[in-house]
Amino acid sequence: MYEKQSLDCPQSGDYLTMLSTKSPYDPSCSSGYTMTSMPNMNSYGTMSMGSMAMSNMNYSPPNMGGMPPQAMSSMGMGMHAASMPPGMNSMNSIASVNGMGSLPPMNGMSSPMRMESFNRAQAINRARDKTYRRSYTHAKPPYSYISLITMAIQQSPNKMCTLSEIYQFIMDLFPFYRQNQQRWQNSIRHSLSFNDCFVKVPRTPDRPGKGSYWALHPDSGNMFENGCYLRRQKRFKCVKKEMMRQSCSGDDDDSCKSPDSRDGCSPSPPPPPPQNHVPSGHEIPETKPEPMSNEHSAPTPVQQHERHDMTPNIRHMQHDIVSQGYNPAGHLNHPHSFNHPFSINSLITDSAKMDMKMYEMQGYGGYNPHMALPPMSKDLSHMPGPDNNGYYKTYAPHSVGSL
DNA sequence: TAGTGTTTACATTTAG
DNA sequence: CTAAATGTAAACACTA
Repeated sequence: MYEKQSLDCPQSGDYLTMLSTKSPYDPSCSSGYTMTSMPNMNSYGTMSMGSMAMSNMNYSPPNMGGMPPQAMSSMGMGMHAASMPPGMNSMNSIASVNGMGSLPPMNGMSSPMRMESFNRAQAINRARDKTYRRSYTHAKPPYSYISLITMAIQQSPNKMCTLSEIYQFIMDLFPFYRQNQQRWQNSIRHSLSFNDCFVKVPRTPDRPGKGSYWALHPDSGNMFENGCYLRRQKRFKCVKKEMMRQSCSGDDDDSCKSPDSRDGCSPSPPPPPPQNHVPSGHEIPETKPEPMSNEHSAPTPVQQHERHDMTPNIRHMQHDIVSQGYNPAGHLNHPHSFNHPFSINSLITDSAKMDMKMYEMQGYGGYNPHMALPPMSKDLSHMPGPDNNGYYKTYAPHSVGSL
């Protein structure tokens, strides 16, 4: 029993207002919206704008209402709303720049101090938002569930989340998902199970609780290298598992139930030859992917003591995730996850940087979307952008400009 | 018992 | 147009 229309076709606004094409999700909803018809640009569409601004103009006016469409496009507003530009890599920037009324629970957001500034920022944003963006905050984000899950995982210090943390992250970030929870949460669970790019990391006895942790498969780094966070060009598949699935269809063989979750897995390109065995389906032994230069994260129990109970294979798995999946700087090492501005690699890298910056910014007493970035945030030249390398214009034809 | 995880089926949307 | 990716629903099993 769901009110289908209200979920599928939010009348209040649309993220894809800058698109001249159909909404990838709800064409019936978005096709009528154009840049010019929008009273302001405070839909989620500003996400791209805001973050691009952050990475290229050092300033991102949250209210683009007065800005003529031409100006927008000249600034890169032709970009697909679903394409997360480098600055966008910070989940913070999504929430705050767009004034969605809340900031995501970054890095666990567990300390009282953090919560305090979080709430303060929330309150400030809410008050500010009232005036001009109310009607656009509850539109469906243009991100696929896979993207949302990826975001949630990436924003966590340990690069893994429980299911409920993923739920919470999404709801904090996108008000749209505060409703019809049963529906989309089912989809989230389905996505987690169905997609090989997500791996289950069992809890350790010292971290009891319900459900496992979910992490990104180390080789899934280039899932979105086409720049389109809305839809991957190719699903990340563990071919070994795929083969298992095929060969085991209608087969009760136990070996079929323990596919390798790491080896033999590959995104689009052909996979490397299988190497090791690993417990089960999605499951990998709990590991501690190197947190990305993140001083906020306290060492976990897993970090604190060696896991001597691991089999060599399991150890290899953990080594894979930690040192192969992520380099010491916390960046994906995957050969495909080069520094494309829209790659997951970028997402991870810059997200971490931005996380920290945003926290520092919140030290001002809450993030003010109207203020210029603080000095330390201004040097974003390391972030790729249209002005830096022309990426947006020449790359990711599926996501940028061409849509 | 509620939350979590898996799986199947089918619809919709998009890329090639 | 087709295949693939994605979204949704639902049934079922498992577990804290």
